[in-house]
Amino acid sequence: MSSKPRQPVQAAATTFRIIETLHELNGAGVSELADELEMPKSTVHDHLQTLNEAEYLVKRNGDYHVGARFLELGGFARSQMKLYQIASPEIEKLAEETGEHANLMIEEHGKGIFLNKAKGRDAVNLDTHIGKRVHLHTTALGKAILSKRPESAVDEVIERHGLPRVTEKTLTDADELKSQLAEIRERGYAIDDEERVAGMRCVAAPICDGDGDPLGAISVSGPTNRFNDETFRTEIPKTVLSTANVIEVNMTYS
Amino acid sequence: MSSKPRQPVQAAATTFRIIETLHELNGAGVSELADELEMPKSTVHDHLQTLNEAEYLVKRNGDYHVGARFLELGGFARSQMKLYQIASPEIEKLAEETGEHANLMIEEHGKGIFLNKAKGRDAVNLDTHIGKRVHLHTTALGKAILSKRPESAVDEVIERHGLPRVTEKTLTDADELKSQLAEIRERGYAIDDEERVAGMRCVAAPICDGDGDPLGAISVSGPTNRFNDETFRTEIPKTVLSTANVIEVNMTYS
DNA sequence: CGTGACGTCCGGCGTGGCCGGACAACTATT
DNA sequence: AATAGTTGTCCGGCCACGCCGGACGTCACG
Repeated sequence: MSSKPRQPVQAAATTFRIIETLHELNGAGVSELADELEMPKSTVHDHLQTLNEAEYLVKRNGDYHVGARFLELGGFARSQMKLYQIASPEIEKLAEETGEHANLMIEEHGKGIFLNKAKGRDAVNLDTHIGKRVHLHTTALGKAILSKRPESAVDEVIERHGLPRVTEKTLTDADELKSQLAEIRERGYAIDDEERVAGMRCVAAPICDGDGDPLGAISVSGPTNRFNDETFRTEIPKTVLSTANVIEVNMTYS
Repeated sequence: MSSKPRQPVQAAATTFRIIETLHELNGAGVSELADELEMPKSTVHDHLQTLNEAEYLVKRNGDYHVGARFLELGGFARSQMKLYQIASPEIEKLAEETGEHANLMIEEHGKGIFLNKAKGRDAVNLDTHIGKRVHLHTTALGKAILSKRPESAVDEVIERHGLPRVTEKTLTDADELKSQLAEIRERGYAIDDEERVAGMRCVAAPICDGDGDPLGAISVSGPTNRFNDETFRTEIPKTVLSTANVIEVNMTYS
């Protein structure tokens, strides 16, 4: 069992629930929100008014919308901003060279978050928008990050989020995951063979700081038919690894 | 006098104060925050714990940091996202053509917010990061937006935020501002002659929807010595206006 | 081993978060 | 027009909970 969820300031939690659903609904009125959240109109209204006063929301022709204030907060911790800035141009190059999607992911609270992505000329459309949160075990990126963390941390993640199946090929066994992580540690890169999205393969490599702790991971992903065994097992990994290396060097010396 | 600030949910306001200072300090511990905010440690801790539990914050080696969750919320209302997506490539082109800075701004709560910027090869470094909030009357971008709003809206903005001086040349008189806005309406573009940053000039044009209401504005800005009268008064305006026109067309027909 | 700073957590006081309900403004339908 | 059903807003009051002082454990110093 997970430890009891200590939330001493429930009002804050409520506020964020409202903001989240407001974001999901892409703007809404008081009643619509109250209905969706199963809360009294007046309570929702109280929160909305406070947020509007604080300029975190915008009221436009009757509906409330999430404001641009969050953009500013989105430019979050500069340490991660640094990874973002250094990695982004490299991701672009990677996408250009391979013609496929290239991604940058970090870990937070045991989940993977897409920090950036670049589309190559042949890239298919995917559901990976910036900020998207996924389970670590379902992606090569996540496995690359996990491979650089101690076993205790891996156990923690499993206990907290489980290993839910999202496609037929998703890893759902803890031991199987751990043995894959050992492999990844050995060869330096991780792969994902239709484990999060059917028909998509992915190759990822971790980015570490000087202590060997993972800062994030980068990847290239594409449709199975273009990622045949040859490119999938040798060519792409080589490119990804070399790019990861460039980023690591730039991170430590600047 | 501005109307009384109705904030029915003070706890939410407190939470956001904490997040903001956390962001400014680029991560901090409980004591440091409590000191900065002049609040009891325990109160700050309560909020931090709640936010951490909700995964809006990250605790990394002792310090709390603003989490990437805000990135997701930063991809806010799709209508503005649309402007962002359509305008961004045009901004890039603008920066490339002119070699200077090109910017995209929207208005919220009577203030201007930089949605995006592009740096040309000769661009000097500026303080305009994405999400940055400025007074509308201090920038060509802001004046371009104001020029498309009714006088009552302009009065509201003035009443709410005043016309504070930020450089020697800042506009601080309401009538002067309004006569400039009339000029802008006539010729279609706005200028800023060291009114926000000494040594910097700027040319901006509004982006409007089908009803003529302003969605935002774009601009090109550069150092005074490169923006001499010739380029400043004719060349740059022409380029900016034509780009603004392209964006407007793409916004209405897609 | 002491000293100070840290993060965490408990317990209680009293304020304010929360909610039911009233009300005005607006639209649509008859 | 008048009515009926929306909507957003705003009171008033009760009792939960936000807030705070203080205690406690931990860690890094010298």
